[in-house]
Amino acid sequence: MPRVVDPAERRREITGAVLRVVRRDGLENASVRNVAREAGLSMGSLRHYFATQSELMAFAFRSVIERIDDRVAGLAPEPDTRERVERTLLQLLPLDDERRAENEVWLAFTTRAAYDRALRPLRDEGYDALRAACHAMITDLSAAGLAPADVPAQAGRLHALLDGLAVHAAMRPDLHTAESLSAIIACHLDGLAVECRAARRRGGADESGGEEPGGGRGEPGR
Amino acid sequence: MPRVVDPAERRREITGAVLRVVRRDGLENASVRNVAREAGLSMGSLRHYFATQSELMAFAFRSVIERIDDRVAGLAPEPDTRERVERTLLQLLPLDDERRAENEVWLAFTTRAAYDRALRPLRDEGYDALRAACHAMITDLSAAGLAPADVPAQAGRLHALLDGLAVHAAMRPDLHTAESLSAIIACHLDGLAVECRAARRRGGADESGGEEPGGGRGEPGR
DNA sequence: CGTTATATAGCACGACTGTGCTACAAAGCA
DNA sequence: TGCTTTGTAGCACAGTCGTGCTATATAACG
Repeated sequence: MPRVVDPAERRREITGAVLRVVRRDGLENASVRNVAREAGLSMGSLRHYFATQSELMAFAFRSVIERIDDRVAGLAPEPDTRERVERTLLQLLPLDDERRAENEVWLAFTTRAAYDRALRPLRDEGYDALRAACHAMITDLSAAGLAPADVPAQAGRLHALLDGLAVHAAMRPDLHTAESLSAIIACHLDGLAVECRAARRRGGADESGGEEPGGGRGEPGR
Repeated sequence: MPRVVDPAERRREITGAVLRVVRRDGLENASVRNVAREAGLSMGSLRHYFATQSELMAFAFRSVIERIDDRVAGLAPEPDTRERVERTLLQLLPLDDERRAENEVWLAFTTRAAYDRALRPLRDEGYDALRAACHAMITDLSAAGLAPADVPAQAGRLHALLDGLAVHAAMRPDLHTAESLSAIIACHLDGLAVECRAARRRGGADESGGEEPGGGRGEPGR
């Protein structure tokens, strides 16, 4: 038939339909039929692009992960460590409608991956990527004297905080505004800086150098 | 027929079957038929106790919430603030198999509540209860000089950390042992205490009294 | 032109779903 | 004793599901 649009473009359209259905009706209602209807395609046509349902779902899940990756990678360079980390973290939080949608879909897929083996590698990939990002951010902060030196533990803490905020934002979008989410992130970063300074003052066994040794701005624990 | 067992007991048995199926096959496979088979009952018999599926699910969800409440309420009294809070938090984390099961089921129900209105009041109830518990714990810590005075923000932070850890434990039970989860909780509590001491030292505007004014034990940020 | 690959459409099958309904056995009560 | 309530069982209906399959129309290529 008419190669009127690029097949990859069609796949992206279909993926968009998947995400809309998942958001509106839940993952369990994202049947091949419902997705085809949402995309304005026949069932047979959809199955031309995705032979099976799990293929369709895996592709949609991957596209969400990639979109998040792209957004973080696309951040403007920022020399100030604290500012760079904070912006990165905010980019990972569901602060606007687009990210809220991604976040809900991520949660749905993540939950299903608990018993759907086909989704598990993807889920683990996303988890590992975020874990690594948290590790890198804590490393940077620690080097700048803005976080304690026990990097793995602090990375785990930050990672859990991040995903917890994401879950809460999905559960109660009314209670979790962009402002309240950002405030908690800022509070956590302030807290890490204070912990680090305190550790250096007393033990002094903290080997962290210091690009801005005295200077997390803002009141600690605001 | 034979009133051989208490009807309430039967309902609890059926609830147990629901939880087993949800854990093993996911919430979307917890059909009336599957639950009946798991419970060793006929479909019609099950429907004698739960007229509709959503009634069954709501009951099962509620039972999970109540079990968590009971466990926290059943904690032995503990005069030391820090110890008491830490024990409470550990009680809320999926550290053993029973709590892991509850946690997975909680996650499944919570996710479904995003588009299933019947589950939403229950989900909100659970959320609010945990939120209130976090608020109370931070209040206690703050009064004891073991947490900063900005209670609402710190409560939100702790709440998110808690749910984030729960999600992570459900996603990657292998990576999140009871030890690693406990360590992160301890790390967070240590951090809060350090933040509080630092705030009092510099600003001094911290009105917190002090049941053990100098004394969070353990190294900060272990 | 004809041939082939691509894209769209839609039907059919078997499986599974929730629930309405009837049938029947046993217990409680008259 | 008989009658009513309660518990158990299972069938039937209408609906949805994923997917195998065929049919057809257009674009690309010979």
